[in-house]
Amino acid sequence: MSAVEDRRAALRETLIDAAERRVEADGLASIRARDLAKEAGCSVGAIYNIFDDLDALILAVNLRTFAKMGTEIRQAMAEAGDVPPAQRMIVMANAYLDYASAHPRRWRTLFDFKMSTESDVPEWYLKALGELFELIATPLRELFPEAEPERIDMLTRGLFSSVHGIVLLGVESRISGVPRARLEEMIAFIITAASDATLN
Amino acid sequence: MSAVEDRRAALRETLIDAAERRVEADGLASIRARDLAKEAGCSVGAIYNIFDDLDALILAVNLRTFAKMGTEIRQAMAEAGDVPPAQRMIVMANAYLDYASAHPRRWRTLFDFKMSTESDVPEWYLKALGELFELIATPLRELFPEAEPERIDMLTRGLFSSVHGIVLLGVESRISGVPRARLEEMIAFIITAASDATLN
DNA sequence: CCGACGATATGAACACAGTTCAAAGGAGAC
DNA sequence: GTCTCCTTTGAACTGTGTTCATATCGTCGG
Repeated sequence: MSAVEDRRAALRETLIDAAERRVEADGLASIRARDLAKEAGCSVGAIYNIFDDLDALILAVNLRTFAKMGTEIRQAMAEAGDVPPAQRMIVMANAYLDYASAHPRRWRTLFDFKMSTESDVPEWYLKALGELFELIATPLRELFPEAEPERIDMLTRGLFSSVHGIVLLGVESRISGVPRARLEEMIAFIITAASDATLN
Repeated sequence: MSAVEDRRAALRETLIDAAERRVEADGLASIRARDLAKEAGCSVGAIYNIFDDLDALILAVNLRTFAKMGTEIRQAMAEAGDVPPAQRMIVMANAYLDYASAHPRRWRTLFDFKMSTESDVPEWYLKALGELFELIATPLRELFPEAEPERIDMLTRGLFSSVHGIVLLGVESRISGVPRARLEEMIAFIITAASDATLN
């Protein structure tokens, strides 16, 4: 733990903080090496001493976003207390919607970010997504105790994707004006419909 | 219809053709003014005589994509013949999935394109989306003849968003390996569940 | 304390985008 | 033929991310 490492670790945090603020305020496009360096009080080159490139920095911001979103979702579920599985999924989905509409630019950045070479999706990204999926799989297993794991996985991804799609539509087109209540209705409808379905 | 106008119209087509080929082959990022000019056999400046900026050109490509996708979806529905409404929606959704997986980069470009100033979403964009929605609303009205228009609208957007989300997940993560059959299963499940649901 | 050397940080310079605009080119009128 | 006005051109400008020769710093032997 040399002084050098400390300094670098501190700068690393400072840079992520600055990038986070910028993403929150103005979105991914406002991340510029020179501005970031100025805001963090370092040289442009310093950024590249710490991160391979700006994408790596954005990935770091996204990691934080994932963590915060996960925390909020878990908290919402905890607050909801002991409710039936379908209801629990609705609470989760609404928490997801809440996060996305409270931090639209941050949330967009999660997905805007181009997985440049499609092969090298960082494994922590998949891990974070996996944890999110597990939150959905649990109530699904309660709802469909007979279903084999593959089936549960399919349902999990399908429901996540569906809710994600609805949130996407909602966040994109704040202007096109789908009111918040409608989005919650859609979510509740889809989840309820899925929960009430009989597996073939 | 002067010679100038003819020339410009021809170049316009040539440019959109070139951009289309590039999007199809390498995605949005491969649209570069200089390359495009070379491919179309014109100067860089000429592009700006015809389009306000490259975004306008990409929008023109997207318009074509919308049209082609619409055609394929309608065709799939025509081929399916006279089937019950839920089945019709499944055919439609699968045609959507087909298009997206056959032309992933083109399809991505539809959504990657940043509506720069979020207010000025071109009205034809909304119109094209509206037509797509109408295709969904029709079977929904058959399924739920009692539902008021607002309700139908909500269901339409919700289902479209859900299917879109599933397709998005599928196309994004060709690598993460959700097999095609699974995606079709998810789609069928969601649509069937929604169709069988009772509106509160 | 000094000096020297390897590690580290710096920011000017580079590569490469989109976009502009002064200048060249060309079509038509007389 | 030449004058005028519109069109077209591509070098130049702006603004990115990224690099790398150079300067600076920290450490340690003398």
